[in-house]
Parts: sequence; structure tokens; C-alpha cells
Amino acid sequence: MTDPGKATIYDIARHAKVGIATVSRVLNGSSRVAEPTRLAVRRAVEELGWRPSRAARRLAARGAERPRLAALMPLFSATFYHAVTSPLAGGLAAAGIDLAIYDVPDREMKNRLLDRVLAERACELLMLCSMRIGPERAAQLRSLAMPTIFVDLQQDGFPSVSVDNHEGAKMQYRFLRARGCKRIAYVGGPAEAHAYRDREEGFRAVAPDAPIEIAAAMTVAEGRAAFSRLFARDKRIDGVVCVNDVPAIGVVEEARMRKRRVPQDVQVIGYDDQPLMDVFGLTTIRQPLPEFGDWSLNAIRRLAVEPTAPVASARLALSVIERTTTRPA
Amino acid sequence: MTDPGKATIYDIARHAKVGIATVSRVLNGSSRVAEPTRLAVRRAVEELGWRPSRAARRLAARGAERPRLAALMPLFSATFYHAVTSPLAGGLAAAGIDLAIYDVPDREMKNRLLDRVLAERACELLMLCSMRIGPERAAQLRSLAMPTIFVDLQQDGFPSVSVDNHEGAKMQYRFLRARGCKRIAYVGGPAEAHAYRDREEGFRAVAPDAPIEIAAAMTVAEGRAAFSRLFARDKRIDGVVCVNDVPAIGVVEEARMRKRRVPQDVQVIGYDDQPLMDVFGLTTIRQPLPEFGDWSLNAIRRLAVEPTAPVASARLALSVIERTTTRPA
DNA sequence: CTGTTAGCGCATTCAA
DNA sequence: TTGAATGCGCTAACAG
Repeated sequence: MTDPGKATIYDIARHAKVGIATVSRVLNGSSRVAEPTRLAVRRAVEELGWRPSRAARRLAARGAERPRLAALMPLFSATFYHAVTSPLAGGLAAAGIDLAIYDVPDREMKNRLLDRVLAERACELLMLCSMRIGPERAAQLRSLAMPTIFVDLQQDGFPSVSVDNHEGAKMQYRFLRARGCKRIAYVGGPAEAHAYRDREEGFRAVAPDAPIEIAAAMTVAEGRAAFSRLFARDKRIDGVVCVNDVPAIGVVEEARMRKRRVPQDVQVIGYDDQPLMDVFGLTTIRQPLPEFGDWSLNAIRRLAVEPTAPVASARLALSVIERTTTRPA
Repeated sequence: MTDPGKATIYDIARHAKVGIATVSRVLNGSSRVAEPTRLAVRRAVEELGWRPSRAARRLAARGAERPRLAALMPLFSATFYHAVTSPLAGGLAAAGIDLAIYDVPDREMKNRLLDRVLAERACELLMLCSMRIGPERAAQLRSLAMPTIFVDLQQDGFPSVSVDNHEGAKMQYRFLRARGCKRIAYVGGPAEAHAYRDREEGFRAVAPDAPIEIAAAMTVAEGRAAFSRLFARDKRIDGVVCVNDVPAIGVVEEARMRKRRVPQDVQVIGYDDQPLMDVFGLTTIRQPLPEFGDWSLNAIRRLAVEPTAPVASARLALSVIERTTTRPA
């Protein structure tokens, strides 16, 4: 029929031959309305495909508006995602702040979403996870006075909470070295992820010549495959640094499958300290993920009250969680 | 000063002794404004603590509004949460639907949030995960014509996607029986969770006299503790049905710690088939979690277009994933 | 029971 | 460069 979603209560009032107040009444189920008129209105609503306008309703309702946080993040990692959104969602609800989540699979989508969200002024607080922005975008955010925080990666000129991924990879390398490894290899992840790229760079910085294999999908199976390739290149590998715990599990499994004892023959160290890694006994780098969420929550609460408040960035400490895939010191 | 957030551009116009159009101009950085006036306005904005009204802006902007889905769910389980929101978030973005997520830690918060969201008409689509509602709430949703779907649990009169948790527990029990278990015990979860309670009821229905212990926080450690208690009550237990994979891991570990061989002496079956369970070799019940997300996405897309569209509920099939914590048939 | 009227807070012509 | 007026779509008095 008519362009759906464009009809207003005036249209349906005319169509049903009643006043707009009556329309509003049946729409809200408030006060009593004669059955015939109510039906006429309902029918008009159906026929015209009317849809309420949130904006108009909110405006007319005179109710206080809740600030809204738009959180853009790649949802590929269940643990990361949960670790940050869980404290956030709970705390924001208590603080009366709405949370809108947008999945950002790639850079193109990041820009599309950002354009949209900013153009529509869909939020008054912005949180960008695991991504960075260019200078023009930064300028835009500033000129719009949009309070923005970065999570997982640093961004010049904006508050952020992050860890030093370069340093994390170096810690992994040094740890294996200190445990006696002579031939250390690296299992990396997809370079699209800044964090993974940073880790790989950090590793490269301390071990320029070490062999590197990529586990693109970050699965256990890919970890196994990566170790197989590494092993084919050099059977004397005695240490493997992994960009993430999951492929690290695969590395351990495959090594054992090939009769290499872990940690006697090959030592393995992961990254993240995901759930259950203690049960596996995987030595790994712990990222304080819950603190990402806590910091974000506090920053957002602060900015919700005072959008121009200065917020100090946080660089969280990494630590080695020593378990049984590496030898005791 | 004045009640912050209550100031309008009229207030700041008066305060800065200019017209509201001018205020609007400096606020939007549009067209040229004399530097002195711009500063005056900026100052007024600061002093009055003015905050833009999303609703008014959207209304004035005349732009089309995106429908919004409010998703209420308990965020306690990372895997469940991720499995359903991930496909949803991606698909909704593509469909031009915004996703607002609300953490629902308990029933009280559920009602508070529902009251708020409905009162504020903060969304035009509603998704309720892992929860049910009473008749009065159902009537309210219907009278508001709020399209609502239920995920994880069935709700009479509304479309839902779910599995049969009663049946799942029975499958677990029967599976162990078929593998020769004579004395089967149950490790349950917190009764606040409908799904866990349903599973426990299902188990009870087939094994009225079996011992039951609860792992309240659903951790590996609690699984261990639960088995310890079970073991103290009856050393001849030869099968353990678990409400969830995580405590199941604890059960396996503790059993082995106590020199019970798994699966020779004690067989264990979990529930969920969470990530990495294949590596652990845990026999478990698989819930098709990604399908929860897919079904939800489709249902929401449908309802976004036609709010009154009839949507068929889905009851997804459970399956036993046989691994090495149970004996071969 | 129902229609008329007046805003809600802002962006935007249109004049000045 | 600026201000007054208009309208966005809806709710809520206020009359009838």
C-alpha cells in the first residue's frame, strides 16, 4: 500500500475518521474506547502499516532519557567478549545507561557503523574495542564532542585500557629461554587482529629468525596443523610460543602425538589464560580481562556524568601463569 | 546549578542572549557563526550543563528510525551468551536493526528492566533469554503489541526456540544405563536457572532415588567437591550425570584423583558440549547453540517487517556426543 | 466516549 | 551573521 512506516497517527485518524487522540488511546490501551471505533482504528493501523516513532513518543512522554553507550567490537572471541561486556552490562544497567552492541567483523563495517551511529546521533557515549581509528575519524569524534573510550588497544588522544601485546610476546619468549629452550618457534593468528599482529611483532623483535606458522582460525585443529608444519621444518624445536591459548592446546596435543614429551622435549606457552586452561595445565600469559570491563564501566560512568572529564588511560599488567607445559625454573 | 540534563536550547539561547537557531548552529558546527557569539553559546552550554535530547534530534531530523531489539539475558555463561548474540548481532546489523543488551542477573531485575523498557517504549522488538514470564506480563506484552520471542525456554503463546531439558537429562541417564552403570548420581546447578531445574526434574523422573549434589557456581572446583560428597555417601557410584560440562570436568578429575578410573570404574556425561570438550574427551549432550542464534535472527527479522506475523516455535534436537568418559557401547 | 489543542526539544527554512 | 516561525509524530490535558 502506502510506504509502510511512513504513516502517522494523523493518517490513521483520517483513515478511520476519528481524532488523533482516539487513535492514541487505542494504541496505548488507555482509557475506554467504544469497541467499534477501536476496531476501526486497529484496521486503519493494519492497512496503513503504521509504526510508532520512538523519537516522537519519547519526546511527548516528557520522560528523562537514558544515556546510551554504543559498543563496537568484533565478536569472534567468546571469552574476550563476555569478559568485557558482562561487568559492563551489569554496571551500566545499575547506572541507568543503555548498552547497544554492534558487531564489527572488519574495518569496512567499522567505518559504516561509525558513520551511521554518528550521523544518527544514536548514542552519547562510544566504546571501541580491539580497533583503532585514523586522524580524520578522531577529529570527527572530537568535533562532535562524543566521549569515546578504547578497549584492548591504545589510541592517541583518547582514554584507553590495554595491555602491551609486544611486551607480552617478549615475556613468552624470555620465559621459554629462561627454561632452557634453544629453538623457539611461534604460532601466530590472523594479522587482521591488531593484538595478534602486535604480539607477532613483539616476538619478531626478540627472535628475528625463528620459524613462524599461522593458525588463522585460532582453533585447536589449526594449532595442531601449525605444529606439524613447524615440526616438518625443524624436528629439534624445543619451545613454542603461541598467540593464544586455543591453538596452544593443539600444539601440545600434536607434540605429544608425535612422541615429543611436554614439557621435557617441547615447552609450550599460551596467551590469554582462558577458562579451563588451569585444568589443561597450560602455561600462559594472563590478560586481566575482567579489569578491561571494570575500567570501561568506570570510565563510561564518569563520562556519562561529565562528558569532557579527563579519563586516565590504563595499561594493565601481564603476568606469566606457570603451569605444566613448561619446566619448573 | 540548575538541574543538569533538563536545560533546553531555549534556556541556553536566553542565557547567551541569542536565538535558538544560533544555538543550534554552534551545536552542529554548521554554517558560520561569529566567534564571540559562538563562545557565548559554548559557555552557556557549559554553565547550564545542557545535554542534547536524542528524541528531539531524531524527530527533528526527519530521518527514518531503525527498529530496536531489546535482548534481556543472564550473562553468566560466556558460551551461551556468545553463541546466541554473535550471529544475532551480525545479522541484525545487516538488517538495520539495533541491538540493546540488558543483563538480567535475577528475577527482580528482569521485572524492573521489563517495566522500564516497556514504559519507555525503548524498543519495538523484544527477546527474552533463559527466562519465563507470568500471565499478567504476557497480557501486557500482547496489549502493547510488542513482538516478543523467547530463547532457551518455551513460553505459552509466544514464539520460542528451545530444547527439552527434561528429555536431555533423561538421555544422559539412559545413556549411562545402556553403558552398564548401576549406581548413577547427579550433579546439578543452581535452581534459579530454569534450564538447570528442568534438567534436574528430568533426572528425578527417571531416577527418583539417586543421590544428588549441587555445584552452585558451576565451576570445575565445585564439580570436584560435588563428586567428593557423592563419593563419601556411596563409594560404589559408577556413573555421574552432570548438569553442565564444566562441573563434569571437575567430576572426572576428582574421580581420577581418588583412583577411580574413568570410564572403567566411573562414567561421566556432561551437558552443553562447550568449546574444548572434544579435547577433554568428555561425553556430553550437545545443545545446538548456534541454531538458537540463527532462529532468533530469522524470527526477529520477520517480526521487524511484520510485527504480527505468526512465527513457528522451534524445539531443537539434542544429541549425545560420545567420547571417552563413557565406555564404548 | 471523543475531538481540539498545546507542547516535548530540536533542526531548518525564510527573512531580516 | 542572526532570529522568528514552523513542523517532526506523539501524548496528555481539556473541553464537549
